[in-house]
Amino acid sequence: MVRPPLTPEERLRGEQLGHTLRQARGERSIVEVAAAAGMSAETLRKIETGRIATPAFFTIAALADVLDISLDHLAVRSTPAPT
Amino acid sequence: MVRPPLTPEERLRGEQLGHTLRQARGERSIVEVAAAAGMSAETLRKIETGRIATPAFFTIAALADVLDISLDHLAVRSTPAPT
DNA sequence: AACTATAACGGTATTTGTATCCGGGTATAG
DNA sequence: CTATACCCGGATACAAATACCGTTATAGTT
Repeated sequence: MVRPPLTPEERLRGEQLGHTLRQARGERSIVEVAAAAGMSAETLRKIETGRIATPAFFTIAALADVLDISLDHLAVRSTPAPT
Repeated sequence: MVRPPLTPEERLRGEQLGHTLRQARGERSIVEVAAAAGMSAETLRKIETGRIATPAFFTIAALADVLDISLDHLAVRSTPAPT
């Protein structure tokens, strides 16, 4: 095994994360928030829709900063089910 | 340009993150902590040494949980310099 | 002194995934 | 009919995460 593909659980976790981020964005546009976080609008949209299931730590950190939410809060809100 | 290579600043940021994680690990072994966080020891070592500069969000979240440190704290400690 | 075990480092190779750009599609508002 | 905002899918350079190899250093044992 070199690098195992993402499990369905990991996909779900990514969707949860995206959903929380989308809620935090509120009325602001994707373009505006993405620019403020220093990333492309395409990337933010894919994160919000869960198509990027395991985004980089600093990418999420920049978003959390712009959206004024806690990273720990994000992590908890994204945990799908206890093992 | 499709995906720009990591900048020297991003590399430095990764080294800072790794350094903080290493300090938080303390006396515990890499193998023990990696197992507890659900990742391979190789990956944890590369994160700690900065060779993986932009690790995944959930990877760091799992480590922070095992090491009992805050993600927000980690993010702040890894921010190199204000633009 | 020789041997054994644990811990960490460095490099290579591999598969999978991120982050980006591009073009097109839909819907709503002015 | 122009503008804004969102979503989808393809294409692509670059990186994460894993495994395997050897190397070094320290500590404990025989």
